[in-house]
Amino acid sequence: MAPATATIDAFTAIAEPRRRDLIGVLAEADGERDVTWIVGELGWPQPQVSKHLGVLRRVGLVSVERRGRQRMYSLNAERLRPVYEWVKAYERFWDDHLQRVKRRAERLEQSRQAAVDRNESACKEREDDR
Amino acid sequence: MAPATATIDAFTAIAEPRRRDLIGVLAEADGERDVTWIVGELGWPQPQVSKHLGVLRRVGLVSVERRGRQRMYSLNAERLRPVYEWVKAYERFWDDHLQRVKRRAERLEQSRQAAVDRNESACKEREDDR
DNA sequence: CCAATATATTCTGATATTGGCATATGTCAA
DNA sequence: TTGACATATGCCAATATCAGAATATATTGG
Repeated sequence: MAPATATIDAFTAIAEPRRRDLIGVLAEADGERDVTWIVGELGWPQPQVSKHLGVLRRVGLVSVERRGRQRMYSLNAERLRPVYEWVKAYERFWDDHLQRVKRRAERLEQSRQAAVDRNESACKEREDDR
Repeated sequence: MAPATATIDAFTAIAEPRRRDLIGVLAEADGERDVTWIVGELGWPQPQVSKHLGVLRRVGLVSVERRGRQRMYSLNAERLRPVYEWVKAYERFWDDHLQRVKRRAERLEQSRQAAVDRNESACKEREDDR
């Protein structure tokens, strides 16, 4: 069978390095830019730029507006949010601050558990007393 | 021509939803797990699991250790960091807090510029005095 | 050594993706 | 209207990807 995705979501859209470049220049531009400007900025063949812009448009990462014979593209970076949220869930694996927090939480949990254990053995002793 | 990527980096590895699932169960497990356990957890055919694990291993997102006739896989989530860093650069596009910070910075910059302008006109007046 | 278990690899068919080139479409300006 | 400009689209060839089924490889226990 074939790849089931068909470039439908942001994850597949940003998998392509050139599309990340494209997003990058649009973010720097911080506004609308026409295709010719992007072509000049990146130095790629115009059809390639149009095609990658098409993919980004299909997943909602950019929007277009006709202006005369030009098409003004602008970034919809909010569409990157699902990617951000997904990967953020793994932040704790490298973020030192979070690791310290986690370790402290674990220590707390340990002492809590120890307290519970002490309590349990106390109960057990009382049980034994009966 | 062909796709230039060839599943070399984390971006392409996580583009596939099933591989994100795989990463998810390994993260929950928080340690080493053998293939059979993963197969049971996800309910996919074993070869498919092995193949996706192979991709993740090639990009360094998981590591393997042989243990008897089993292979223990564990997550190397730090390899997600480049993805995190890349997408984090766009956080300001949806994070309300950051947007407020940005707007405040812009206001400050405006008043600073206004002050400079006032100073410049003052200098100009002095110049005119001569 | 043999059988069972655990996992990887190979092969195949269907589909997707990308870049390059040529060309179509749409819009303005003289 | 005609021509120049801006952009999209269509087609092609090469390659990549994925799932599925079959099979190979390695390890352990008897």
